[in-house]
Amino acid sequence: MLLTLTEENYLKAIYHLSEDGSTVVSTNAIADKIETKASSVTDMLKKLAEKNLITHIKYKGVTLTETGRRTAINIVRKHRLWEVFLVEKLNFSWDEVHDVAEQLEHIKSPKLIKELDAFLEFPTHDPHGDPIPNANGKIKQTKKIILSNAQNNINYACVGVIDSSSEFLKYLDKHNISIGTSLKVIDKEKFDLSMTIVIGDKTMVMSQAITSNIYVKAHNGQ
Amino acid sequence: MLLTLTEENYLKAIYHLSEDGSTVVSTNAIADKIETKASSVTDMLKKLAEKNLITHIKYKGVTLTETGRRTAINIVRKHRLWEVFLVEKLNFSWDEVHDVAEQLEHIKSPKLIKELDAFLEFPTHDPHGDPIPNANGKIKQTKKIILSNAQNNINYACVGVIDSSSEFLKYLDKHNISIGTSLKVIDKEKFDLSMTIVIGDKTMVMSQAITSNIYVKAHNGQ
DNA sequence: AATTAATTTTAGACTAATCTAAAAATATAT
DNA sequence: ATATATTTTTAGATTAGTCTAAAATTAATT
Repeated sequence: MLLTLTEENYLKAIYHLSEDGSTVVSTNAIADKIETKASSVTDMLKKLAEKNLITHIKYKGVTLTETGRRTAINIVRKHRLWEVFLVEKLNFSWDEVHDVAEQLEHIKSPKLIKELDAFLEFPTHDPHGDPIPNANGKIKQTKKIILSNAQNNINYACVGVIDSSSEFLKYLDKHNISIGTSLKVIDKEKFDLSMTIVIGDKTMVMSQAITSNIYVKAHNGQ
Repeated sequence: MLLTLTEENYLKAIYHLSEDGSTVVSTNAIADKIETKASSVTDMLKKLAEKNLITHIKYKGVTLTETGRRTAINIVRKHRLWEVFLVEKLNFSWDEVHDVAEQLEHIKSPKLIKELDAFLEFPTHDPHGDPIPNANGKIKQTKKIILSNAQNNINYACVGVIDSSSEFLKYLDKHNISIGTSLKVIDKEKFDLSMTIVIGDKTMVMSQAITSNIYVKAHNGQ
């Protein structure tokens, strides 16, 4: 089925708001995400329900159908593959990629994505540490945890922070830690709960004050 | 100035119909190219003239303004860079690239194109042998000539054929010659006008019956 | 439970891009 | 040079997506 750019953006928004694709999403939540008015959303929901991409119960909310979810995941897949391309091949930094990937995700060509995936050597995660759905729409969902609860010897990607004070962000910047940074815990000190962490080719020790303010996600790839 | 996808396509069509950007283009010619109706074209011409991208004299035709020409050339630049990317990095064949490049050319990100250009090592020609305008809109216009009139020791790209019988196309296919193929004449026999030609790492002799049916364009790059 | 507040939907209008059919201008042919 | 044909423009309608304002429904509060 051929969808317009706008329809694709609605599906993606609904998907992200429910993540698993089954939770009920409200009209206002979509309006906020898309940055449009609730009345516009209602109109579009009619169209998407008509095409069997969503189930819409008046005044109650929306869920994706199986087709809708598949379609949304495919857009997410394309978005994340393009992000990898931009960062790994075209020297974009992780905070510059989003707007461009937002455009590129709507390009229609199955061959393009198949070949891009191969060209990038089948990446499993995007530069922000989010998993890339495979060609069949399967997605390894790993939920974010706090670094202080992380296990030893597993690869994690930094996906966010709790404390967003400029002092803390400066600390992260100083040690070259940003969204997407890969890290591995190799030891946790029982006495003060400080952790020994490997980032790239560097090893450092972080106090519990630090590790309890960083969100990470497990990831296998790279 | 931010243009819609449709406006960009009209500018590109007008550019291609005039090539140098100065020849007057008719409403019907544009309608044919865009595959739309003449009345739709007239409407759009008003919009583009309003924005100072074209000069439109009623019932007389259209030319690009300097701004319009610059804009059109930038789209052509993006189109051709993407074509190189698709062929060189993603294993597309020259006849598969057009539809995808047609979509990719509208992605808006100056950094993307700057970095893509560098990633591809500043190509000068696309896979069809057409020149890629540089970042300032300068374009090396080389007009196509018949291979039999080509000079020795200059790089050419095959850009078309005169005889399009299936026998002739089979001959080209057999010898791996297609649109975009690079070749160089190293000798021309005075007696029968046959030419010795280098294609990739192979050297072959072509009779005048062949060389007088192939269009080529000089190109420096690659 | 009744009133108030918030959310969602409907109704009607707007813009961009397109179309058909008819009118206006230009080009061609006798 | 006048009639005919072709090209181009105008007028009015249509679709996708959006908006504001008002009505309908659901949720929250006293």
